[in-house]
Amino acid sequence: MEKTTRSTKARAQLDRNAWILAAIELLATGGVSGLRVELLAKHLKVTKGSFYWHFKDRNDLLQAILSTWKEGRIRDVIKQTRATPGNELNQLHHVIEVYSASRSRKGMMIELAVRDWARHDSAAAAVVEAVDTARLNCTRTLFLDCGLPEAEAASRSLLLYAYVFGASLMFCGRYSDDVAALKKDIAGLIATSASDAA
Amino acid sequence: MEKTTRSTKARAQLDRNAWILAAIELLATGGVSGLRVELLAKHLKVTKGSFYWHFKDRNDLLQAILSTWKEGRIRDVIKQTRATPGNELNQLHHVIEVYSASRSRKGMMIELAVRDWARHDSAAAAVVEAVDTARLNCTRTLFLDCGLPEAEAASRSLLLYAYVFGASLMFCGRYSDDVAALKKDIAGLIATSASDAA
DNA sequence: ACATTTCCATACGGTAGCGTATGGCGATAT
DNA sequence: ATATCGCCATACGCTACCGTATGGAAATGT
Repeated sequence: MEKTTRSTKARAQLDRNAWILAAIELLATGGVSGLRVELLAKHLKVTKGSFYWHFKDRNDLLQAILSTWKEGRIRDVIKQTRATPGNELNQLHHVIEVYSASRSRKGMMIELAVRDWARHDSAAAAVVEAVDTARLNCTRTLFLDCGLPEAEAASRSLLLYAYVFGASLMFCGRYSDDVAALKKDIAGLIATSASDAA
Repeated sequence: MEKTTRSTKARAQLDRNAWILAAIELLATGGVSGLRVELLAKHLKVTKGSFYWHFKDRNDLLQAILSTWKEGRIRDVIKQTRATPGNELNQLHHVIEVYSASRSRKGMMIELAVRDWARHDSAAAAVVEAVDTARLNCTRTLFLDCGLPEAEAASRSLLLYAYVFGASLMFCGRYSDDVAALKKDIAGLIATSASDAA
C-alpha cells in the first residue's frame, strides 16, 4: 500500500518530469545541440530504453522543455514584479539584481541556451517571444507606477532586459569587482531617473 | 602566362580564405554545431577532399575563423569610432545604429553565433573578450570626449554594447515600427544625457 | 497464484559526420 | 616530353547518434 518505493531506494522511478528537469540541466551546459538522448540517459544512470518509454522521440522532449521553461519564467516574472504600492522603484532594482547572471548563473545559462535555440527553431522563438512579452509588460507596469509616461516606461523596460541579457552575453565567465561596480552604476542609469520623473 | 584560369571558368581555385569566408556564412546560419566540413564542402561545390588539403582538421578551420573574426571586428570598431573633435555625440549615435541588428543582420548573426560558441569553448571566449575590450575602450573614449567622468564613461560603454547585443537577442526575427521607435528612444537614454554633462 | 501493467535493458539497423588513404587531372617546371 | 606539384574526387573505417523491437523484472490488479 506504499505509494512508491521511494523510501527503500531513494531513487524509485523516473517520471516524465524528472527527465525534463535533467534535460534542462544538460541544455544549460551544452545547448540544444548537446542535448542528446543517450547522453541524457547516461546522466540519469539509465539507458535510452527508458527515454523512449516516456517520450515519443527527441522532439517530444524538446517541446516539453519549451513548455516547462515558458510557464516557469512567466510565473517567476509575475512573482518578482509584484510590488507593494510606493515600493515600485526598489522592486525594479530588485528585478535587475535577480535577473542578473551573477545571481543565478544556471538560470542565465538556460536562458541563453533557449534564446540561441530560438534563432534556429520557430517553436522556441514563439516561446521566447511569449516570455519576453510577459516580462516587458510586468516591468512596464512598474515603471508606469513610478510615474513615467507610457512611451518611456516601454523604452526603459526593453532597455532593462536587453541590458541584462546582453551583459551576461559579454561576461559569461568572469566576474571582477570592476564589473560589479559598473553593473550597479548601470542599474542606476536604467531605473534611477525613474525617480526624477516621480 | 595567364596568372590563373579565373577568366575562363570564373571559379578558378579555392584558397584558404575562401573556405574561411564561406565557413563564417555557415556559422551565421547554423552556429558552430551546424558548421560541418562535409556540408561546407557541398556549399562550395567541392568535396571534403579539398578541405583536408587546405586545413589540418575541423579545429584548424575553427581557429582560423576566430582569428579572422577577431581582427575584422577590432578593425571595424576602430573605424566606426573615429570622430572629428566636437562630433563625438553624433558618432556615438552612429555606433549604436551601426551595431544594431537591423543594419547588419548577417553581422549580428555571426556575432551571436560566436558568443554562443564562447560559452563552451575557451579559445572563442578569449577572442570575444579581446573584441569586447577593444570596443569598450573605443566607446569609452568617445564618452570621455563628450565630457563625462571616467566612471560614467565606462558604465555607459558597457550599457551600450550590452543593450545592442541583448536587443538582438530579444528581437532576432521580427522588426516592427514599434520596436524601431523604442530603439531610437533607448539610444537617447544611453547617449543623450552625455550632452547634459557637456 | 496468475495475469497484466510499468518501467527499463539489450540488441539491431540506419544515418551523419570526422579523418585518412589513395588516385587522378591539369598546370607548371626542366 | 616527362616529371613534379597543386588541388580535388573517391573510397574506406570509425564513432556518435536516432529510433525500433523485443525481452525481462518488479510492481500491481484480480
